[in-house]
Amino acid sequence: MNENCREEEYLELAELFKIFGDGTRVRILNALKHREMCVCDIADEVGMNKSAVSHQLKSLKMANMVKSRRDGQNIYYSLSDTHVEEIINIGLEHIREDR
Amino acid sequence: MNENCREEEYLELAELFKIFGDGTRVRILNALKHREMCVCDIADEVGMNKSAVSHQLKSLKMANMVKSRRDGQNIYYSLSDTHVEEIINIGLEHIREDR
DNA sequence: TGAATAATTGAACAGTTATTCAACTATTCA
DNA sequence: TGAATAGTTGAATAACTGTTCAATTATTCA
Repeated sequence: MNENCREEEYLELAELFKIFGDGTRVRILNALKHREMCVCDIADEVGMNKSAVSHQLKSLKMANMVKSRRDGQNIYYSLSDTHVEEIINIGLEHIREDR
Repeated sequence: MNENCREEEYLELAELFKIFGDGTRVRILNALKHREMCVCDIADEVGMNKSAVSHQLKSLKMANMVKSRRDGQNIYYSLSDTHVEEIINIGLEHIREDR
């Protein structure tokens, strides 16, 4: 897994990382590491209104990073695969090392 | 390495990933995977002028992702640690899996 | 010294993006 | 049915970001 990107993958890769490049989204993803959560709970945890969170969840879903299921009035979000956690954890290693 | 972020780390983490969230920067990092390169060569490889590349290298350096050494008129850049490659490679796995 | 090459810098512009607000849809339950 | 709760949507705004251009610094070498 040490090869170069194919030419058309650069932009895709950048699009992927762009998603992680926002404090609100990182906090949402981090909150979802341990349990699925509905929009209200996420909004409480990250301290933003439901609309802002919903917009960001839409980005995260289009990027295949979260999945959702409806249960009555609530829509529960969770991480869609393990890469999301891996990427965040390696990022944490990187910034913690530079101290 | 499965813990949550400490509160003040969210923004740092987002700042880190923001760096990867640009096609030009990803291409630069990818080019540097295999060898150190001077600004001119990088500019040729990514098809941009030296100024644009220099601006991006500055961001990459401030984010501790590349290091540089001068040799005469040339300044050679290389990756500063292995996390950079790891992050890119996991990103590639993620996007290749979704096909 | 002075011309040539390599790289950096700062300002300006255009394009992108996150948040807010108000309006809307969907579901529950009395 | 209708009120209440949960979530989404689109438009508008403000802030941010990448690239270009022109000017500048640093180094080499004749």
